[in-house]
Amino acid sequence: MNVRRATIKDVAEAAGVGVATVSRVLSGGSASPETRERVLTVAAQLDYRPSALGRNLRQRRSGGIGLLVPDITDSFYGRLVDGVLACARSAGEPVVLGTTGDDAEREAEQIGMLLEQGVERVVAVPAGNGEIWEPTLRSGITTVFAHRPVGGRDDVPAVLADDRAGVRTAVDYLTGLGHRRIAYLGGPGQGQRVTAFRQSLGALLDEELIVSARGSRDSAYAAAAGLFQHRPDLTAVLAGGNLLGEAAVLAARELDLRVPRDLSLVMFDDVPWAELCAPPLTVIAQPAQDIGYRAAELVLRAGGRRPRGVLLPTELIVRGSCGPRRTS
Amino acid sequence: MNVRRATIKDVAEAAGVGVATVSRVLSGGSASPETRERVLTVAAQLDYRPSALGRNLRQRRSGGIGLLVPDITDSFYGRLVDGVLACARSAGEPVVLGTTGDDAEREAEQIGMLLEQGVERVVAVPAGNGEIWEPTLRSGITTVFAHRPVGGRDDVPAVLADDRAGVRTAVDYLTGLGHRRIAYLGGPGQGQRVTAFRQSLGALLDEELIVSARGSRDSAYAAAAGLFQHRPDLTAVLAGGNLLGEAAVLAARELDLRVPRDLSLVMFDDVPWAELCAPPLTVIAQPAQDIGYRAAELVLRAGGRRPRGVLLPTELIVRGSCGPRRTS
DNA sequence: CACGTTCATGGAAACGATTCCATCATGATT
DNA sequence: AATCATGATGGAATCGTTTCCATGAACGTG
Repeated sequence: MNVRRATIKDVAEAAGVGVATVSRVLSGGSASPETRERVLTVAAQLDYRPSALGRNLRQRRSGGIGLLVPDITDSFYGRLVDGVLACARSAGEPVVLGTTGDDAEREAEQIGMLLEQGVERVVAVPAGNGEIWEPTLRSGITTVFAHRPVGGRDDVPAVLADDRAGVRTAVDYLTGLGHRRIAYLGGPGQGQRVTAFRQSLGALLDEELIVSARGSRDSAYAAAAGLFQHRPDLTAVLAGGNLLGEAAVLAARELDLRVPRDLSLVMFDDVPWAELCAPPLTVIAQPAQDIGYRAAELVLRAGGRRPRGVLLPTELIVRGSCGPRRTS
Repeated sequence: MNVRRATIKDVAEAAGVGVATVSRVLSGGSASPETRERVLTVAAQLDYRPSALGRNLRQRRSGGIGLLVPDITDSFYGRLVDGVLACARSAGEPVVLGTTGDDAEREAEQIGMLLEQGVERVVAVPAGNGEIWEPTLRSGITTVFAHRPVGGRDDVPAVLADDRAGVRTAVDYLTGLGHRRIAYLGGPGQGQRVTAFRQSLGALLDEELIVSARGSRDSAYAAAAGLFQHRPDLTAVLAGGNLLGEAAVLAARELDLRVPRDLSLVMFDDVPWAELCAPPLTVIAQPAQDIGYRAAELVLRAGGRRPRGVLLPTELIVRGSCGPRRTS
């Protein structure tokens, strides 16, 4: 029933060579043409596949790449993960996935597990701050941040969407429609966006219109409903993610705010259902999959050299959730 | 910069005992109380964490669990993966994720990689058929199928939603509304559902109204649009997944079919946006996360014993996408 | 012809854990 | 008092690979 896999020793014996030679042939070292051919033939016959276990132990690292995202249920992270998987697959590397729930403690726990596994390359959407990442980074793990930077760690490469430009575009679009009271409905780790929001609004800024939810759907809904009830004078909302956007639509509907007549809505992240929504949602599209792919690329190609980060463009896609300010 | 982690040998020396004792203490073997305490103290001081690399090699297996899904971008699989991760986390096991794109060849490739990694436990949403899984299963890998069974492999436990009941409920609901020409818009690997669909419809069955798409969005849209154009006489559709449902809504909209006036729509899988859609979609909810969690549980608790599969209930959630048959 | 260089090759030592087995002390039983 | 069972303990083997190093052959050059 349980057949033992062939080991390098089996191949060596069958080919009449030493194990060292087999290893060299298989990893592209020098060997005479005839030896090489014989080894390859035998290896194919025995259906030999080198065990990652032995290799990993010897080189004290597991080839795989670790991937940490807040919530795999969120479509954005789903696409990001997909990008990482695509790149890893083309490199033949396994991916170990963990979720952090945007919780620093849980993140640390996951990192601990990855370390235990000997994972030396990590792509992460960071939840914790610079101090929390400090020990990880100095433990020799090659890290690339995706989607968010970690404050104060400019030495770690990050693959980001151009949030600043995205926010500015959205805000300009809304102000262009005549809106003056514009709210930002944010999630965890969106410091960049909030800053950009403040700058873009300039004199129109109203700190009370900047609210922040935790990662969950419930929290997002509570934040949106609270905002709308507390400040019925606002006429436009920028939702910082598809969960927040979903919550905004739901809360608006619940409070009988019609979109876009009573409330204009722009959502960060283009998701398939944005088009199905009534009305279809105007969004700032982010290349989630690319972010993942590029991050994986960076973490794999990092040959000692410290690569610079990457900034990917966003795009405002106008659909039907924004209208001119109601002048009633 | 790059600090070497403490090994079991370091702990042994620092505690003045042999490595065997350290290993025993840490894995719950017998040891005298004072020795135990000393070892634990020293281990804590050195921040020792056993390397999974060494352990894996010794026991010729990597503890982790392999997870194979068709498409991590699909919300259903996202939730399923989340369930597996939740269970794995509580067991302290890492999860290696791979996507198959519902392609048997790619699935085989991924399995090969898992095998190479020494993964001995796999949760999979299978793409290939019984023959393809044959070598994997006999190679000693503990496998649990999720979401779909593999035809002819009743010996492998599977965690499934009760598709049969779900289909029957939906069909009964639609026929109860007066519909007679009901189509099934299916995806890959939905043999069970199609069979149930045929049985539930009985005399109303029209084979031409059963169409099948491949996994992609494009393919789903093409199938839906083709179906609606080819058979304008149909009055209701059962979409076998959220991608298919999305495609059906889009295609209906494109062809100016109003839901539910011209076309009633029931979708498999309850997704957050089903409520946001216009009209809100009537769905058959599946416990995606539970499926993942239970599957992971089975694959972890499988102590030689071959556990039976699990069938989880579905639920028809009536929203606004179904109406009485138009009698114009 | 002697010598040095280059190359293919195999033996053996890691890597870090688990686990078999032998050893030794202790206490109980005859 | 002699023997035996029990339990704690450490040495050493083992897992499968990579890689260092020594060996020996082949070859070109002085």
